[in-house]
Amino acid sequence: MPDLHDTTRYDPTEVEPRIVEKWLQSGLFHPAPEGTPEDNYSIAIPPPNVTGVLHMGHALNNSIQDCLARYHRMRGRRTKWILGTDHAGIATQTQVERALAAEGTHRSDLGREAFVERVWQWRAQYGGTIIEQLKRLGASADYDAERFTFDDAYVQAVLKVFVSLYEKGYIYRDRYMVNWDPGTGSAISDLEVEQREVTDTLYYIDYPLDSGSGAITVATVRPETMLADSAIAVHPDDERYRRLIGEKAILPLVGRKLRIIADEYVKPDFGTGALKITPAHDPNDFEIGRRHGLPQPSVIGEDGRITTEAPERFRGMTAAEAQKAVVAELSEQGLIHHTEPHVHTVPFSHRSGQRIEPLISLQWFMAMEELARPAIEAVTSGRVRFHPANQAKVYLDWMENIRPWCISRQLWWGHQLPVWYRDLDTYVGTEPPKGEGWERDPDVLDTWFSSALWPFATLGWPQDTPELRAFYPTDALVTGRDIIFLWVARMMMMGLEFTGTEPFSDVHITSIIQAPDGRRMSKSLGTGIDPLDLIEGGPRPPVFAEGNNPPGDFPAYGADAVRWGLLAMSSGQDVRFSEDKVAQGQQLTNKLWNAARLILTGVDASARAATLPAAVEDRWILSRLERARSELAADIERFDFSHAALGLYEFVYGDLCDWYLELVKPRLRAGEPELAATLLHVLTQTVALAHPLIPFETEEIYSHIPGTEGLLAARVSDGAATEADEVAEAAVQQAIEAIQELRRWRDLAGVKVGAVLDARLEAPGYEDTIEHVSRLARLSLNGAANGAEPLASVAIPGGQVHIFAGAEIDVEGAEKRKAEQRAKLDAEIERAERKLANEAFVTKARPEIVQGERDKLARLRAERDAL
RNA sequence: GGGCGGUUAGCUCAGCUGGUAGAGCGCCUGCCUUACAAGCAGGAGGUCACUGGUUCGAGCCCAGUACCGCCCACCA
Repeated sequence: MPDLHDTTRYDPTEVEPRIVEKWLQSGLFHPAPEGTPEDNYSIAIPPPNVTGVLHMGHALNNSIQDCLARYHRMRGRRTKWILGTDHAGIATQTQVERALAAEGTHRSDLGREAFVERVWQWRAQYGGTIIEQLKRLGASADYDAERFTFDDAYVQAVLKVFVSLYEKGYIYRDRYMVNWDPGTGSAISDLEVEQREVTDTLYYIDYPLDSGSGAITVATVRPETMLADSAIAVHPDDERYRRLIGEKAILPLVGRKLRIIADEYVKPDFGTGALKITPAHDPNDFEIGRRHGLPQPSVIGEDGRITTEAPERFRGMTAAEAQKAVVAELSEQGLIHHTEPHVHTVPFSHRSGQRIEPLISLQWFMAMEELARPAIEAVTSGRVRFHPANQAKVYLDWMENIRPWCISRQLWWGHQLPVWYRDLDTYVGTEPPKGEGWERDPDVLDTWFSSALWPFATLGWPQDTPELRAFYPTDALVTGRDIIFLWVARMMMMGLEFTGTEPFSDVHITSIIQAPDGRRMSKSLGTGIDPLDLIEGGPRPPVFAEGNNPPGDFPAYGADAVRWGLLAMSSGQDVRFSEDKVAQGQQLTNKLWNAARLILTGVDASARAATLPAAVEDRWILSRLERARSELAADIERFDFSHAALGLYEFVYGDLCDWYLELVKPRLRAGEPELAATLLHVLTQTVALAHPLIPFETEEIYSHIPGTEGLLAARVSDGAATEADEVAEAAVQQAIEAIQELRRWRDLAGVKVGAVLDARLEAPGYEDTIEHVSRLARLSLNGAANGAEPLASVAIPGGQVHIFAGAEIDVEGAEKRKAEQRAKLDAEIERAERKLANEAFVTKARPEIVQGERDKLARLRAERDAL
């Protein structure tokens, strides 16, 4: 434990690891499953990928959750922060595949069983990383009940849900157009696809008419798919083509005859107004094909290569190779009318980054409309609230236009479908079917399918466990905008379907933290930082070395500073990362540390009085403390963490350190027992209210406060709120303003810092604070200059201070200051007069506003006259 | 194409139900004042993007414009 006398700087690197151990050993974060969900408080962490490492988004998100958890825990609620990781199908499988590739092997060499075994090993090796990082951040999660979306019990929950939804008819198998990701070799859902703008070549290709007279020209960016064309479509009202409807064209290179059909979908003003229809390789064409009963020849397979349905010379080529070959042949035959560059958006896989190959595939889907209905109602009814509220609209818009979800993935790492086939029979069940010859469907479920069960599957559902009874439904969900659809919406639907209740009542959507230059934080772009590098010191990427922050390593800011900085940065908006805010957090911790040192080394705790004293500044700080406490509570409860953080800073820096501690220093040196009691009380209360934001340092300070025992994290607020003392607040506020006015004057008048000036104060309302004003403004108010002519006068609230002697005074500077004050007062008086002379204002503004203006004018005039 | 958000001090951001613009950092000045020099005291610095409107009064409300960002969307 550090010696308070010597540690003039707060050292988080020494304190924080020690405090983590104390917390973990206390068992505080692992509550007994007792009580009711209404009385208890619970949060389910958005499970990080099992092999993931902490990034800035996690750091913010978990700082917020921890702030909530600690706040409610200290309010006396039994608090459980459900912790765990996600098996993250594609992401994890990709990592392991990459490792295999480095070893010169491939998952197909190992076989499924060995590969999955290998992934488990990988998880054993890397799965603990992010959990350890969360501990380092101070997250008060339930480490003793860590869950994994692949735990045995969790698997049972997933299977049960699948079977149940199948039996209800929501889950079904279909040959349908899917987003095929050649990178992962799997279908992916719409949500895992991102649209990117690319420039392609738009080929105008002549398809000779079967009649022999001329050709119809179509435009396409993917000529290779023409091998699978099954029609040409034109708009029914397009005069140019009306006569051709029903005729046939000959598909070049293939020779197949294509019907020319009419469909409203076709835009006459795009391209040539004639559209080649490739039902198997384009989502729109797929729909058109279904409308017109067209065949669906498929020429690009799931391996991304040309299939046997294409002419032999193209088979086995990749799509890109086929495109070249097709274009070459077409040019040779003079069928390429012309080409032009074409900018458009095309789908790419979120996971692999490869261009999506739309194709028809036999996959498992889930119908969502029925499930969405109650999930919509839960939000429109206000039972589930979004913070900020406008995010609800995003959720609702998506829910109201929800589409079927492709849930099967052609991967090995994941929840394998509980589906077996034998000849034409299909069996779906949580247990394998009896009898011989059944083969299990090799596909696994979309990771988000299992994530959707997170808030209740982690608590033991479908078993009726004590944990479920005590902590479900949870209270808040804290997550990023990017997974509102992927995760939040689906948890809502699954929670309502399987537990009959919303899985949480408040959804807080956090800011997205961008790099200082406004780009996304990303490791590959070099725009990301590891939060641990901020906490413990580490390399500062070039993009962060701007302005005040030189290149080189980050200092070890400590977890409290990082947490405070992130909270202060967060708003409803996207926000640029600001190292300055973290530095401000560090300043706060240092300030609080030194305030604690002053108090703890300055008071004689054994001599403290039993009652708190009634000096005006004592009543003032107690009132300010109560105000800070209630405002902080209100901010946290409305999920406004930046104001919570800044409010704490202002209280500690302003009220406590700049003023209260300065005001009581003489009494502190005098060893006043009543003051000792107040100081210890204020310090205790301050660390208690600050604890949810800066848990480490406050826990450490608390351990040094005489008379405290146990952990601050476990301390429950006694709820004895002090009432606001308006009188004391006004009196001290007035004194503060007077002191600042006098200091300002001294500075301009060139008065030496240490010089004590003979002066007389002429103003009401300073009876209780005059000692403070004289000391902090360095005045001697002993009336030594009776009858003398003042050298200068300084306006203070309610009156003035006459200065007589005591130091060299820069008369010119003083006069200048006085003139400034006069000018300022005159301007304010003029403004008030003008306002009050305005009849419209006097008659139409609210009476209290008008009266306030009159009062202000009177006060200003008095001050002006006195000057 | 649709939706959401932003534009306030050099930088990053606050500004509650409309009543004379704030913080941190940076900058300038003065102080090693026995809690903190990574500190303290003081100071300079804003036509609140633009144009109209409502109002006694607009950073705040309304309409439009211009940029910037994000999300959703099946135009070859």
